[in-house]
Amino acid sequence: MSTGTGREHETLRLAVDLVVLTVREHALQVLLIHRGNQPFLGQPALPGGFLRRHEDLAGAAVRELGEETGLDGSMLHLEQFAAYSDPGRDPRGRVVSVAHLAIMPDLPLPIAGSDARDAGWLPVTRVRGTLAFDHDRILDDAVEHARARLEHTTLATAFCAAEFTIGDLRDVYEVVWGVTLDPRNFSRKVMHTDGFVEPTGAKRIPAVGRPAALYRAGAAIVLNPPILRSSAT
Amino acid sequence: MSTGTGREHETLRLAVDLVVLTVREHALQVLLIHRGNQPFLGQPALPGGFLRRHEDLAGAAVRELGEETGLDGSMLHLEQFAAYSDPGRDPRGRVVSVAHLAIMPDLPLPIAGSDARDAGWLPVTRVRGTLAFDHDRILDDAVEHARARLEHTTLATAFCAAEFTIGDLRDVYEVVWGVTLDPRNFSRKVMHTDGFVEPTGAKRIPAVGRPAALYRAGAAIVLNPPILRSSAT
DNA sequence: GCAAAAGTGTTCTTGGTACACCCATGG
DNA sequence: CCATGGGTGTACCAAGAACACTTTTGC
Repeated sequence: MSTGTGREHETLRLAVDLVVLTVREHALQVLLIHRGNQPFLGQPALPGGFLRRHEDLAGAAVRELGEETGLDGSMLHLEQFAAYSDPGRDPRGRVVSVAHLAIMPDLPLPIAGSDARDAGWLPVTRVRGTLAFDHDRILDDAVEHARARLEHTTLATAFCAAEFTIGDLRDVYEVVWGVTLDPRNFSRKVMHTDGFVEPTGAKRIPAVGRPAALYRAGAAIVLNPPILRSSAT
Repeated sequence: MSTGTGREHETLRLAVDLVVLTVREHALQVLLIHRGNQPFLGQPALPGGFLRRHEDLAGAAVRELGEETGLDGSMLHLEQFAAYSDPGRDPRGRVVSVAHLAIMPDLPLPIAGSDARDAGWLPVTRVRGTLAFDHDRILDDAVEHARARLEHTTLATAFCAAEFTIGDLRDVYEVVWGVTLDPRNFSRKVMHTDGFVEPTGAKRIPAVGRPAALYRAGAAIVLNPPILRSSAT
């Protein structure tokens, strides 16, 4: 961190890109905008934008999410997972982007800001190969990152509403991993992991079937023991 | 990635910082330089520097490593693990840094370049709290990242020379995790994991004791099954 | 009572741990 | 033949997988 060479780097701009994931209609879906400018006019792209002078990366991510989609980013799970720095990745000039993974429960999109009109959810399996810039690659990396995180952290609760059933949580694992899990063994695994979920005492009565106990996210962040993907049936 | 606001971001500079780790003298050691300029003059710091116009992050990391320490970065394991963007992290102005973890075998430092004179290895346990900028935090994050990587990837082989014994590999785990492992169970775990190591056929004759078979790194990158830290005695 | 989903108990299997034991070398 | 570290066999134990079975509701 000593030898900067003046004009060598002044034209570089730093961006954040957001991969906002949720589970909707039993599918893993990603929040995309449609580009209103060249390049890639009209193509779907990840929300994102440039870092401002007094902002850190997380701040920029939350701000851009609000501006482009109308979502309140202060409540969602947000973590950076990679930086993309290929000099040719943006035809407008040199842009390095720090990509962030954001996880949300399935909430209606508040069609608020002007930019937000073109924001919407799409299943990740349907958008592969269609995104602007290098966003296909970023999306792939994000999904793999999320899959790995489910094994070792309580990230799955970030996909759920404030109160959820063990079945809801299992759906998250099944949809994100693309597997089916044994409901009975999954139940026990979750409830025997300290701090993963805590009971609220309430129950949810479904249209048909036995009511399920409701839980909220526990205090734990890392799962010990982990819930490994090889546990799949 | 749409709303840049002109002068809002022109003064931002993008840096790479390197946390180069090795196992030396049965301790986890980090490669540090001594700063030759203000701020933090004379204090130890991580090697690093600013991204240039036609360079990607990995390229900048390798170049800076060569300039500041004389090491050939083309051979070592290199991966980015976090970006640091606190607006106040560098007193000289706005600098966002993408931190990289680099892993090397225990090789002599080629005291080559002019800047390299002050580069040297220090045990990570001895430098906590002494580094310039936010490099203490970056070092902590890097070490934790490396510890986690040992569980799930073949990163440990990057700490070893081209040919190594199972005992060498076990030393890496013991030193990085700060535990002791059962040599016999460790042996089996490594050799039953496809692609972790492959035998060279040669043996290393120690000063005393039975000769150990030599291995080189295998083709695998992810460990299946993982070698979990809870496996410690 | 029947369908559907939640949740429990139990067996089987697998992978980890501990450790007795044998192997190969130099002194 | 002893010290030292490399490596195998095996008994034990805990966690996961598979699955029969019970519970709780709406219709």
